[in-house]
Amino acid sequence: MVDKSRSNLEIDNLDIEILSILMNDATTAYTEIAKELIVSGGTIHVRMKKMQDMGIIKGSNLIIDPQKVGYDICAFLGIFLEKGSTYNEAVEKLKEVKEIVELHYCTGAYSMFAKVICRDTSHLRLVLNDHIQAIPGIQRTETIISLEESIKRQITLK
Amino acid sequence: MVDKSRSNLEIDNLDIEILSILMNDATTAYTEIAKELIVSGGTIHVRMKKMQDMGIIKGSNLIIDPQKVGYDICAFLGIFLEKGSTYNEAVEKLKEVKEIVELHYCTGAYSMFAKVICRDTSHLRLVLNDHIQAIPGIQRTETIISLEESIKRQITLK
DNA sequence: GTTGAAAAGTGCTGCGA
DNA sequence: TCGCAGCACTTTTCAAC
Repeated sequence: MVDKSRSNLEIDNLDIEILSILMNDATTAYTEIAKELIVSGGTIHVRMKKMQDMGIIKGSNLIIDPQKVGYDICAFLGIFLEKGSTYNEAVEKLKEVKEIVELHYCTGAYSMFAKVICRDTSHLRLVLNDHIQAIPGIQRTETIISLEESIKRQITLK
Repeated sequence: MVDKSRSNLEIDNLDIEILSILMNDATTAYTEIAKELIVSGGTIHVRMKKMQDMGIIKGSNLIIDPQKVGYDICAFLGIFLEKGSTYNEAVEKLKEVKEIVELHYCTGAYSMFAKVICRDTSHLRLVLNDHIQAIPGIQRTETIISLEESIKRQITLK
């Protein structure tokens, strides 16, 4: 063993196996995972608790089909901030726009980059005009509409 | 009652409440949801089964912190396809690139738009040069690197 | 750190209203 | 269609290895 202290700070192959299973289906029973990986249910429990305490696991969520609940439009917004305007202020205002599901501060042409989910085109127009472009410091936005989501998955750990 | 037949085809406020709770934490016990919404546990079960059968619920997943498992770089790629090259062929090849977690066919300057998660900058360079730009039909790509993910959440249903 | 079993809690299935 | 109660299963804990 090169460094004994690593055991509590880093994750091993068993942890990776557990995460890989649960990342695809968070409802998989611990007993089932235990059977598959040939360890006891208690071990899965201990490992999960460790990873939760470490902050590796941030929670779980139900995946729903947005189109089936009336959200047909997925769009990306390139946001240009005015010179001198503060990023933090704009972020706080953007957090209040519920249609924004992701926001990134980024390199390249755009100051910020957002992913938005809307009911239809008129809902998108409302969000853009009334909610986003009304925020002080936001100069203009560029809209990229997704016509089809071909891939939607998690990272592969192993 | 306006239209009795809707009950099996559409979702009501109770369904929305259930989804809202589980979208934030997929491991919430049915009994706990039942207590909160003041209905029986069996009702939650029936509603969940209905929504699963309808395809509204596509599954669940564990949310992990990519940075804590060694994935430090999140980037967006604008992909330009060559004239006449088929979209479907490129998608099939891109599906094999495990670092791509989202792929959209979209309007605007780019033909396609991808979100990639990599370990570090050299990993990103490898993915770009060896895996993505090597795919026939892909002309060039533009990379936007996320320096900070300020918002990451699900859509609000209610 | 892991195991196996016991205790507590949850999910599922009929029956009744 | 909904709610209640019983059974099976799962989670969680703990002593022992």
